[in-house]
Amino acid sequence: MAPRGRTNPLALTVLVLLTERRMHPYEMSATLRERRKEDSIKLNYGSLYAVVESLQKRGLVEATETVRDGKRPERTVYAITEAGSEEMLDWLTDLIANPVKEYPQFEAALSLLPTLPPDRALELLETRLKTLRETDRTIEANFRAMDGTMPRLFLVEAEFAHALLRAELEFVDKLVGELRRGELVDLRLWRRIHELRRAGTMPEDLATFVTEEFGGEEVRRLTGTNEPPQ
Amino acid sequence: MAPRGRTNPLALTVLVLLTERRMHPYEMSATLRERRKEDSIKLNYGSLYAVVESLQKRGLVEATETVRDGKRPERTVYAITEAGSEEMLDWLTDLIANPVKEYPQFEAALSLLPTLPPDRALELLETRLKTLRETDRTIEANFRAMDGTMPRLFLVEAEFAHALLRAELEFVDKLVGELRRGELVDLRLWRRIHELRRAGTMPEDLATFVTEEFGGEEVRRLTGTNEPPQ
DNA sequence: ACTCGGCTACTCTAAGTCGAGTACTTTGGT
DNA sequence: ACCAAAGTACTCGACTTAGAGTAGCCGAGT
Repeated sequence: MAPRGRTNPLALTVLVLLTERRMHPYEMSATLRERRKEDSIKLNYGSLYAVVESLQKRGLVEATETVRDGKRPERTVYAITEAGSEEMLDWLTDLIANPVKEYPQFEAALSLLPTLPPDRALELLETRLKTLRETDRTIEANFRAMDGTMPRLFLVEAEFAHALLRAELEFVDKLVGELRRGELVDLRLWRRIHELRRAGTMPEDLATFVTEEFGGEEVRRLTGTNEPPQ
Repeated sequence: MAPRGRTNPLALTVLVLLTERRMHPYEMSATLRERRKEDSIKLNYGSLYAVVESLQKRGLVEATETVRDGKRPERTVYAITEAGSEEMLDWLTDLIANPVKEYPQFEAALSLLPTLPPDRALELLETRLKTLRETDRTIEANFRAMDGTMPRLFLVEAEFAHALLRAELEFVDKLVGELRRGELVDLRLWRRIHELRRAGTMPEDLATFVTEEFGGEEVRRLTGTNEPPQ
């Protein structure tokens, strides 16, 4: 379904901006800054110019004029094409209607969490929790300050980001609580693995110990203590 | 703080894997598949080999031997270095302790939502909601099926992903509800903009109309109906 | 009158990323 | 004994991206 080249949402943003009026790239970036969209759409100059060029190659935008002002660099003004309008609608439709799997860094980090000793992990999660709470307060203050001055229609994305933040905050809070009270079912397993590792146990032997003490094929397969294949 | 080259979490994953035992790249990918980590860590071959090479250049891993088995391609076995172990701990620590701002595609899409007419937007959001509900059911079924067979310690990242999904689901559900019942404060504004646009009003004139009817500097600045600078 | 920082408007390069392609091998069925 | 399908272990090239660099311009202070 998705044509190749629907990687960077910045390209979609460019198409949307050009739907309003013709612009040169730097003007696009200024407009996005002005509208506070840099919080929800990642923008940097390198990408912007590359993305516009690639849209041009694909015939979705076209250069209409280049203006030179004194000895400043040229500004190339772009306009959207018919094909560009179609692609814009199609892409935006797809992004709204169909969830895509993404890979937040923290999710990756959590999947590597057993690598750290449990006490260290708890410490770090507590630090994160503190930062998350601060950010939450800041965001809520911002919302209150904005209230009334800007139609909610243009704040939907910020409300979404806030909802995700709250979810993360509550998740980490719960996890920290469980760890602190020793409720996480496998705290014993976790501690044991690190004790053995600190004592210099080799991976293969670790596998044996852990399997004996806790049983279960799954534990062996998932602690990275399985023998190398072959 | 963060050394350049802490972009792809796959590199961190490689370091973690090599902490357990030496491996060749393909074996890393097989191990990650076996442990179901491909759901939380984006993996593809091209990146994997590139990432290992870059770690080698930075002195964080080293090639220990290359084995040839019949006429198959060579396998180069890598081991982690002292510097690699340090970098691994430091990086993982940083990822857990410090939240980083990320840019989900849906957040970008939401910030462009006013581009679509409100009825169309509602339709698309309803489609998304349906898909999200299905995914939610599937995930919950998976958790029930897994229950007991795998220590919760190794499912934390999946629980996190699930928490984020629920948050998105509830957000979209609420948004859909508000739109359906016409409660979103600015529905009138939203409809008016698209009415005028359909009628062929030019951006500059649109600005005038909208400002007259709804007032407020903010509306003008944010609907993309401001005059081009200069 | 001068200069200093900040804005405008890009440009360049090194690095990273993706996904298809390749070329062998093993396994399982008939 | 033979074939197809799945698995192993990479390789390649085209495309993206990040972020620093640059060069002129403009206004505010000293």
